[in-house]
Amino acid sequence: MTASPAHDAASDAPSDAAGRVWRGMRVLVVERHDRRRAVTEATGLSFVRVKALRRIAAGPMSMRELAARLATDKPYTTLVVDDLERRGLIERTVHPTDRRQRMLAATPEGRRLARIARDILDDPPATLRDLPAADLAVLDRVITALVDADEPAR
Amino acid sequence: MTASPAHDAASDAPSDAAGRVWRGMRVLVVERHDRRRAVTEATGLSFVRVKALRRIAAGPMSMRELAARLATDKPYTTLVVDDLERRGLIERTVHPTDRRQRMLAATPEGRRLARIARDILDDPPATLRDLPAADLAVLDRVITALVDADEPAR
DNA sequence: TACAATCATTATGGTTGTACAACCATCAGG
DNA sequence: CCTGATGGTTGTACAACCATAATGATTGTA
Repeated sequence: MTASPAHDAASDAPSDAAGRVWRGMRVLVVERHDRRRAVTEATGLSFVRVKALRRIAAGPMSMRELAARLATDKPYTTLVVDDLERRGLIERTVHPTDRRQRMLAATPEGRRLARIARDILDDPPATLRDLPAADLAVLDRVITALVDADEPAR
Repeated sequence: MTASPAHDAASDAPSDAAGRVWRGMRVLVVERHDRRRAVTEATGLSFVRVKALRRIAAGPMSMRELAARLATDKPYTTLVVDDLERRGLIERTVHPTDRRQRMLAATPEGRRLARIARDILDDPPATLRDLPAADLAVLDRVITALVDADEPAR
């Protein structure tokens, strides 16, 4: 799996900047600004359903692909998709060339809810927005590079 | 709640660096490097239990305080703590001066598991560790400031 | 055409997370 | 001592999550 974290932080380095940065990012994202509750309230959907909907709204895909992206198994994906379809947020159509596959696509209403979720999740904290322009520029460059660097396993 | 995210990103600014940074951080933390599965497998505990255990291992506290930190209600906290105690990972003792309160403290084995979880969660991705020292230094300074800035509601 | 492989669904069951109401024990103040 | 407030627990109920096994439909291929 990951590198070699088996040793105590104290013995790691005189000053482990990477560790501090990572811990800080995690604290900000998953502790201070966990918006899951807000999103489920705003959309009336459980959070996995929101994740599924956002994936589908980002572009049509098959059940198989959605299951992979949600890191769940097929049967549970079927369950989630059933619910989204029942609510009129997505549509299932058969794949044009392979009739085993179902292509999933968001309806206008589905896209609307996905947008609501996105607005809540992607809204940067005020403290971040208020950063000096120079700092923000560096963050922008470095984080963007990071995201590009460790590609989604594809 | 949060600020005013009601408008479309397009109408927001010619170049919304803060938004890009925040999205990037979220992608890294909750999509590319979500270690929850790894942690539950390594510890044999569900993720809330791990969160509870880590809180307690960080320093003794009452049920009330733990419930607040986990953002759950008292009854569920009791359930979680019961389980951790049954597994010998924590101990309940009565508060020295207020016998209504139970003070929660981690056992050596509990601290061991908490350490395992921490090592997995706090291990920075290789791409971050491999950043140029100058970039890393800036990130370190800015992120640390950010964490200090938007204080935990206390 | 038969056969293995793939995509999805159905059926089923278990665990986990969450909320609410009612309760007991203890404390602090009059 | 009462009495109200606080800290925890019990009991109950339900929704959400996730896995496993079995089935049906379709594909491509030997």
